[in-house]
Amino acid sequence: MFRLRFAPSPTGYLHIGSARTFIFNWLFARHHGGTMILRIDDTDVDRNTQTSLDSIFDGLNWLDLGWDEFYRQSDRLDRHRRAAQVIFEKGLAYRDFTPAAADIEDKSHAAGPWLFNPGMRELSAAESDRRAAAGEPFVLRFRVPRESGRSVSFDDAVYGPQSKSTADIEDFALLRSNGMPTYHMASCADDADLAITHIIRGQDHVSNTFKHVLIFEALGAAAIRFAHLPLLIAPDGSKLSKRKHGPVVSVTAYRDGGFLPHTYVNFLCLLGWSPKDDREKMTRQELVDAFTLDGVNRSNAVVNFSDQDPFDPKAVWLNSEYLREMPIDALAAQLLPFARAASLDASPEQMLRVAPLIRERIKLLADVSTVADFFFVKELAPYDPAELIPQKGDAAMARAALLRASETLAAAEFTHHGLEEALRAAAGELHLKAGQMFQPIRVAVCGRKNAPPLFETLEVLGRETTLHRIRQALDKLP
RNA sequence: GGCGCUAUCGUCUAACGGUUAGGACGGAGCCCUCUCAAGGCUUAAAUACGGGUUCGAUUCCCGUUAGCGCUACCA
Repeated sequence: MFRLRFAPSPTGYLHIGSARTFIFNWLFARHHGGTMILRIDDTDVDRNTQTSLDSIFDGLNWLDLGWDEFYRQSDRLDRHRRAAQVIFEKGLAYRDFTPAAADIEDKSHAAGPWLFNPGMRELSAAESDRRAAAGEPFVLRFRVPRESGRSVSFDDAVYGPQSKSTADIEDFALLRSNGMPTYHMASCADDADLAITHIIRGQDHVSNTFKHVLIFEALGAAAIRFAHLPLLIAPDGSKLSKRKHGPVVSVTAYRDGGFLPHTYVNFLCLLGWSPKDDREKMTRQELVDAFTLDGVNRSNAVVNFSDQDPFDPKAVWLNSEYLREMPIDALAAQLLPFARAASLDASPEQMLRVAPLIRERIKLLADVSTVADFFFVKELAPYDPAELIPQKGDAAMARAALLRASETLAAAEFTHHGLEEALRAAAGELHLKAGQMFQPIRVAVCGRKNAPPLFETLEVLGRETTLHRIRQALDKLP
């Protein structure tokens, strides 16, 4: 039985790359009928915040994939310390009494790599015990077996065989001087304890993995399979950061921008993975069925956003595809909060009638505010009266069309068929082309040239509003 | 600096060593049409560079270049 985990640390918002890591873990677990575990890696007490914990849950809940088991590392600190103690007792770790402030200088910009602090590895057990007993603070470091000249290796499910000489691995910390476990210690102790079988995480962890293999060995843990994922990067090749690239790097920005959760999941799957058969738009079940680690790519993928377009065009396209196949009542329900957020006074009943008219004209749920606003406002925003003038026409033509429309619409049956018949006949009598007749009416009732088809629009708007707006338009005309 | 990873259209990607290097998004054009969309059709656009290996390299090897990651008592 496979056991997967996603282990974010609550030190920031839920990043788009983390979301993809979660999704790939989830997909892999579901594909194999395994267990998905959510573990909050909150060992860095100074940097943890409730806000970021909330952001993680907000994001994950929105994705709507769920998980099977939940843990928090802060509840398991004693286990981590016990594991560190086991390693220490085996002689595979040692106390380093070097003050924290000192190493910063030594390590940065050094000619070669920093491997360990001088004099600490070879401290005798008696001396080490004496200083510890005297209350001198220390860091517990892993004693990387460098003397044997061996190397550490593992077989990555994505990148293939990986190996690193122990001569290039520093004596990393297991326990901080305040007694708190480090990420390496806590993560490995929990992975072993929770019987994780596969660790799927970002490629930025490959060099950590050598250290982790060492810890698992020291712990006598069962073998764990590793799979590293290519990173998600910005169009300029740099890594995605909120400071540099804005809110688009966080999952909630997509939610707030009006993406459907599944769009986001589907889109993220396409970054760094492919089913190899040209399919792109896939249902959740299709993704579960198709997902394999073999399909994971090795090179970093660009999330293609820009200042003009905060969202990747492919994600936007996918969203419009999913929007278009949604049942109207579901779509209307999703649209409602976005309309209200834009302070449009929309009732569920109205939205139900408007939704079919805008379904093929919106790409994001939030577009409702710019595409359907005129259905919900009492008074139209001011518009340029020149818009009322049809192609190859003049103000007089617009006036004639609107005047005639008023008369016609006062009597016409307000159904698609009735409206079309009446207005086309009116156009014929005025010797106007259909477009020349319809444009002034469209602008009069919508306040702009580009809008949903006229008859359906009038039908939803109703006779009263339609006539009122046409009267207003006539007043605007010179 | 050290260690490691990566390199196919603008972007995401496909291609047992043999293809006119395929698909998608986005772009351009045409058609449809009451506007806008949607839809249909067409089109431009890529194997980073240099060496090998091979009858034959996008594919395998080496080098160069570029990008990225790691190099904490962060995760």
